[in-house]
Amino acid sequence: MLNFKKEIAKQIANVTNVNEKEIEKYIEIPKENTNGDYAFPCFKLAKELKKAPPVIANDIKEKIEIDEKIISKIEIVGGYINFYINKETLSKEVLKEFENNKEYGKSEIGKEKNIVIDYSAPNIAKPFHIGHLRSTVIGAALYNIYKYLGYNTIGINHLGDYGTQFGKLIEGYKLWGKEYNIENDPINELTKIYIRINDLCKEDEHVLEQCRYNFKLLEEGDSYCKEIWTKFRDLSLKEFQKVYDLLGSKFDSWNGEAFYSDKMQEIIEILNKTGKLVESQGARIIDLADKGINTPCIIEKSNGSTTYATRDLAAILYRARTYNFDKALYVTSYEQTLHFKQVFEVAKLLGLDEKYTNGLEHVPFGMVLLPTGKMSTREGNVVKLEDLLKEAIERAYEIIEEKNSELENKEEIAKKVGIGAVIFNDLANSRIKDEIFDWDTILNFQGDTGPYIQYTYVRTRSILEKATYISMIKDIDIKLLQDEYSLNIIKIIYNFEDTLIQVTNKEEPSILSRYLIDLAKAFSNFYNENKILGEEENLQNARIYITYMVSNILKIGMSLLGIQMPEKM
RNA sequence: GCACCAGUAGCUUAGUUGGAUAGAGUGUUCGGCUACGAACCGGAAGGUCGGGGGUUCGAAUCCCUCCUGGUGCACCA
Repeated sequence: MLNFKKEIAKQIANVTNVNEKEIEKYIEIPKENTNGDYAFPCFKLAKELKKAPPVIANDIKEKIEIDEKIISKIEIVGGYINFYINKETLSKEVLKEFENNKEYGKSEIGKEKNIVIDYSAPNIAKPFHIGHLRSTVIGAALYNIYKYLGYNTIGINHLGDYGTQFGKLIEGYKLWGKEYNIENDPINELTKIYIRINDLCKEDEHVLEQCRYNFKLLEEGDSYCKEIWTKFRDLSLKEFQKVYDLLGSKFDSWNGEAFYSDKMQEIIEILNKTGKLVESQGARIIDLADKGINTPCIIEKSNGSTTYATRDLAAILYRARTYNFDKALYVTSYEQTLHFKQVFEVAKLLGLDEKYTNGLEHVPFGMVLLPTGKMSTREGNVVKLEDLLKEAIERAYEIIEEKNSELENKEEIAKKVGIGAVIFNDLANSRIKDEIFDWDTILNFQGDTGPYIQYTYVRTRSILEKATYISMIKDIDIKLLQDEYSLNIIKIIYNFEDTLIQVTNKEEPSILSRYLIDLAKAFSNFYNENKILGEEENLQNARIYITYMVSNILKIGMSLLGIQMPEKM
């Protein structure tokens, strides 16, 4: 598609002898469209050219030779040059691109690049609660968007299926296993054991030591420990799958921490050879003080067992070899920022190509807090994700009953709307912000929400169904799409691919969420101000086409966020 | 104590690389369904961008400092 910004930059570069790329960086999109579509602030050139900004602006305007088909008007306001793009050209470009490309915005810019995304990663034998939702949906959205841009994307569910917590569970199970009906309600019962053993550990240091020892036995392949571990893991995965089915989550790999149990020896050997692995207080550590990190990274505990960090290092080595990644993203809460700083620093000692160590990136997100504070499995105050999703579906169902009780497949639609609301809510704000959990906020279906976008989509579908046809663009009179509302939509559609690229530049799916809200809002305005069906034929054809484009892009965009669209609601 | 993150309207928040009059949603309030779905649309009120300094032609954005909240800081993950 024609890139207006680049065209303008090229022209300005020609008449100022300033680098085109630099000019392009300065060009901005004015907030008010009364100031044009693109603006170039001349202040930055003032020093270099030793002239007042308005003088520079005038010079550029005089000298510039730009095709009227691209820029229809140039105005000078203060030190700004405001460019008004040719709207007919814009409309033509967008419609043409749309007609040629069924999957609008899809690209190949990521061709032959491999992206590993590590996300979701719930802990075995612990409830899958609302705190795990963010990693799951942010990771999935990034996965989908990278893939749409042509990257080869690998989604990994790095299950928390190893570590001292298992030593604790094994100890608890040994002590009181018979008192609990684990087969029946595995996670809840195991959680009870986990809470109880934790309390005991706090009271009695010897019990904690025994738990750590159990984990060591597990690592060494003790058959009793391994048998219990396998059992707990299988039961947990079955439970998790219920939530993944509701959310529609899929992963390319389920290799959790335990998968790396036989791959850590190599890490320790490599680190040994660097001479940086030193003993301290009985454990073996890498000191990172010279890297500005005051906490050392523990590679091996004093009893000889490994840590989370060792397993992450083994995972880096394995993923570099297996997937040859250009980028490896870790979608976890910001509580783990220090951990990844340490691990990424130690990873530089593994002798890997810089391509890999430079590609490591932590994508942190804010925490989900209850009004009373932090959730804690140990304290037993968590909201389970399955409960939230079920409640969302139920509320959506009630609203459908109230507004549209004749609808077919009400359960299926309630599922799409309810879950769509929950996912969208989590993807709508900057990921770094904390979120205070509130049923009414998450399950609100009005305003800037998932259901608002779904509702807008349903209206487009309804119109298209009634229209029964869509014209070819050669039969559409572009001049009929030059009103404020149509142009607003076309401008937003023009920016779709750019929006997706911004998402990947910042690892920030909320940019797409907000884009879709803008598009839905623009369509609602258009819809409210214009009659679409029953207009004079040419006008109707043109407006149906706008509706058709909006309909498609809303659906594509939402599916990239991992949200399904109902055709009716 | 040290480090990192956050602080924008009553509430939830957007704001590109420093750029023109700081945008939304929600709540409050007023209005709009015999044109295609009112889970919608329009209007009003609501702001010392945490405080103070600085850099700059220009600061919500960059620097310094203070305040508030959160998170992390050796054998949890």
